[in-house]
Amino acid sequence: MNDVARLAGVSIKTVSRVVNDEPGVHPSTAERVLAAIDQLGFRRNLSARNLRRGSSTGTIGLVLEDVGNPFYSGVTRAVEEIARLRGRQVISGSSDEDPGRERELALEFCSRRVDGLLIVPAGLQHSYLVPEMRAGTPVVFLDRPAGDVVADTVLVDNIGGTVEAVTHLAAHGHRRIAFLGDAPDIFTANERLRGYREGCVRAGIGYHEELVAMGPHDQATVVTALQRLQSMREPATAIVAGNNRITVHILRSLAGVAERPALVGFDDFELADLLSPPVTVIAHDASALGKAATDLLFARLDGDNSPPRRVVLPVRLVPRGSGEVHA
Amino acid sequence: MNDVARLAGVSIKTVSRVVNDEPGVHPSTAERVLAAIDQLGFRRNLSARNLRRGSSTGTIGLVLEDVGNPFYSGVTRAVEEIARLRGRQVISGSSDEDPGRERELALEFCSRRVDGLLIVPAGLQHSYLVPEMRAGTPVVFLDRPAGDVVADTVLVDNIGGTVEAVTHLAAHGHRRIAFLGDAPDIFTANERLRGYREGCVRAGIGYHEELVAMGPHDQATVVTALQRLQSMREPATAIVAGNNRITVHILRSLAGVAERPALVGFDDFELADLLSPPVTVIAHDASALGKAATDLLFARLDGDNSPPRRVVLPVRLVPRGSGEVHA
DNA sequence: GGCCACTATGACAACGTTGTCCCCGAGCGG
DNA sequence: CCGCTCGGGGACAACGTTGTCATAGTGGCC
Repeated sequence: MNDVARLAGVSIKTVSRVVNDEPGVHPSTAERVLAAIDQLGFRRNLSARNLRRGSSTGTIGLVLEDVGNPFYSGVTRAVEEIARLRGRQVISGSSDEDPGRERELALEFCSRRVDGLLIVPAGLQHSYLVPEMRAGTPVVFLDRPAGDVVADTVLVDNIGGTVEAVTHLAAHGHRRIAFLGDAPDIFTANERLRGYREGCVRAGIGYHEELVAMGPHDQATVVTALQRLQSMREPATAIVAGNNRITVHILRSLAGVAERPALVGFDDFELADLLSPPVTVIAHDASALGKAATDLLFARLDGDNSPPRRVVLPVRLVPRGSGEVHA
Repeated sequence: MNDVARLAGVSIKTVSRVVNDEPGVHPSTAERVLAAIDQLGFRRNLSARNLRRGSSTGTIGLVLEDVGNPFYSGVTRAVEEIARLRGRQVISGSSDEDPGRERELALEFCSRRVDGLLIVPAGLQHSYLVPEMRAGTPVVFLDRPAGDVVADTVLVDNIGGTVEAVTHLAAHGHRRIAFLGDAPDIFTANERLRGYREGCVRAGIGYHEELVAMGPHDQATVVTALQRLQSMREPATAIVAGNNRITVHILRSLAGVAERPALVGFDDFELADLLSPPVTVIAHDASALGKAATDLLFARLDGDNSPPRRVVLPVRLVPRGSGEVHA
């Protein structure tokens, strides 16, 4: 800006005025300044501007588990969309389910003075955010609740969803329904397990621990679990899968198998309808989740300081065939 | 920092020294400062720091077409990974194939003084980046080349891939091979069309314009195109799909159809192997693309100022069944 | 002609840091 | 006792902006 001012033969304040479309600059002066800007390829330094103005940095921090996972990339897309409408940029990072990494990312974003934080919690301790929140940075947790702070949270109806999955399978005659879930220290995994259990009880088929295999799961552990479930005295005839990745592992394990157990997966995924049989899922909308959380964040930025809210988004069972097969 | 200094009864410079682990602070003083930092929940303002030091902002800008697309979210993940190893944060945005939006995002990132830019070009004009590049911001284009500037570029072998697809289909006896591609003003779509044409010529089956349907495509236009291709005097017996979305549209259109044309899709996608028949694809690695581009960017940041490079990543045909069927 | 209103512009401080330079006092050798 | 060194710490400027205030010139009106 200094260089521009020198080249145009004006003070830097005048350049600032031109750059900010402030009134009170003579057209001919403005033209000279614009020419200088063009010639030098000047671009205003936003950091300096925000520093001086003490105003928003125009950024939102997004900490999620893995952008590579279609579910989270859907969330990211929705967040970006809303942020864009509100003139913000999104800085994001993947925690890979590591609480330390989550914390590192969140605090890094705070150091960058993001206007707000959206966090898919990896851990259960979030008191490290208390100073930031007290300092006025709104934080919204999504997909999972915070561990030890009270804050806005947007969840999906994990329990309702798995209850519905089990109910659906039981209605089609299944009595031996298994559950393959993620590591039980992950909130959603645990909730879904609870829903599974409640569904079993409600359906009158009882809860049998032997039918449960919690993760973390990869292709190999899923194969092992399926073998175990099928070699029992009373084999499982149906499976509820705890998330999209586990569903895919199961599908891959069952490829080419003639007698397939019925299957209902938590999380919808692309092409589920084109498999044979098409996969019945508990669907919930990644972009709805992202949108709800971002809307909530912006409400806070707009001055809403009502008590923290907990929003639970509905899920719905999409019957496609795999949950209706008989073993 | 001012507050911390006051509370600890020292000057702000001493606080700065403590925060930066600089030597020359008495342990007992440091302790007092740390206590004050803790009590106030102080967090150093990175913008101010970077402004003062005139150093890197520790950020990388990433402009892509749509984070929601699994291909690009794979790219994003890879970029994030490398950036993390080099201590950078990623700011990203989706252009939705709109050149204006691409430009807006890129320039916004420049205003934020990103250390470097990774761009999946939406348009063909990138001279707007010349001042930035001249000012020292390295820019790497990925997936598609820049329109009118010379810059580092990482591409995949679009032509080789479609040549191989056509060759593969022809080797299985197909003579009427169609091509459904994206809008021809998109570089990759055009290149793939060229590869298709060359493949046809090489296979000795000739290039017939009637067998080509360029986009933009959605489910409806794909259905129409397929109807046209199949109601010809000599119907198409095989199809090459120009990208993952078109492949999915085709699969959805063909669902339940008994006599399916053979199909080879450009871009691999999850579950392609589990469909029936499994989908033969031209595979290339999103994360390899992201990694190559980011590595190149960091090489520039490390001072490499050799002439701009163009890297072309190989693709490979993954035969799975759908490209081998006979009509 | 004197005064006022108004336009166009500039000087300067400040945002939150950090780099440079300087100062004070203690310890030590001569 | 003097001078020197060295450890600890502070004052101040500067990064690139913008907000506040001041100022010079210009034209109009009584």
